[in-house]
Amino acid sequence: MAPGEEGIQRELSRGTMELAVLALIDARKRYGYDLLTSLGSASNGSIAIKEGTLYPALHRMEDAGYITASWEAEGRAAPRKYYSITDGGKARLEALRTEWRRLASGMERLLNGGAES
Amino acid sequence: MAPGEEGIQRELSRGTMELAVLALIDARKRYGYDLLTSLGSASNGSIAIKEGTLYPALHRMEDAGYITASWEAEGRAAPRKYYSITDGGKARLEALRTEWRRLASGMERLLNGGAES
DNA sequence: ACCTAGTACCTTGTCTCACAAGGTACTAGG
DNA sequence: CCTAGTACCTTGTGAGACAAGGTACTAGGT
Repeated sequence: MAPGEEGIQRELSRGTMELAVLALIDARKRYGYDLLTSLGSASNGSIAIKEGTLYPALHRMEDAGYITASWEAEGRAAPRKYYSITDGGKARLEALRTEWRRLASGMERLLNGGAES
Repeated sequence: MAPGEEGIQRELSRGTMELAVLALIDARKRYGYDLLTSLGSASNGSIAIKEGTLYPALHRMEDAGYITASWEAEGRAAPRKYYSITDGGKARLEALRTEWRRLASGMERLLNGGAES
């Protein structure tokens, strides 16, 4: 990446992580590593989260009561920590989704020169 | 605001500020206080920036060479500090705009259950 | 038997930044 | 004269994104 522009992806996707994660977990329970790879592909590569960002974020959301965790073992592999959405998480998801759509339409309006007032 | 939800607006609009500001300054030169009020109305209230956030951000963008400042006095009022976009700023704006559209379409896909893969 | 790559979880330290809260100075209106 | 509005700014605090590291297991290659 060209110097001085490394931050584009980073800055823009800030704040969208919680919404994206909740949306994915809402569809079905997920484990951390799954989210890590799913986020990239499901969002067309536009949301790329690093491990050191995701795991603490999941713990924060768990503390906030938006998701719950449970260890589950399949076969002989090491158990995975699955996260499921709670009722509080569903409410949070709805609020974030609404706020996102408002922001997206607002930004689009602004980018199309809606600044004349 | 309900406790535990104060952060919605704050987190989502993170990273969108630079794009919004550049887009507004691209249309015509602006001064800080103008941006402060214009951002809210031009974006349907979805992008609300505080003074303590905007002024340092403008200085950062100036240091990065995206905008230039000049004091201009009209009448007897105190002079205003007008910001204009530079060539570097136009390039940055284009990059951010493209990245934003990619993020927006990626998020929309994800919110519409595009997570099945 | 060894080594590497992949899966899967985690933490610590650093640095950036959004905001609250304060400050300055001028103008206009009551 | 006092308040509200315009217009610029700073410092301090706290949150959080990421780099870099760690642990532990499995599977495949040589």
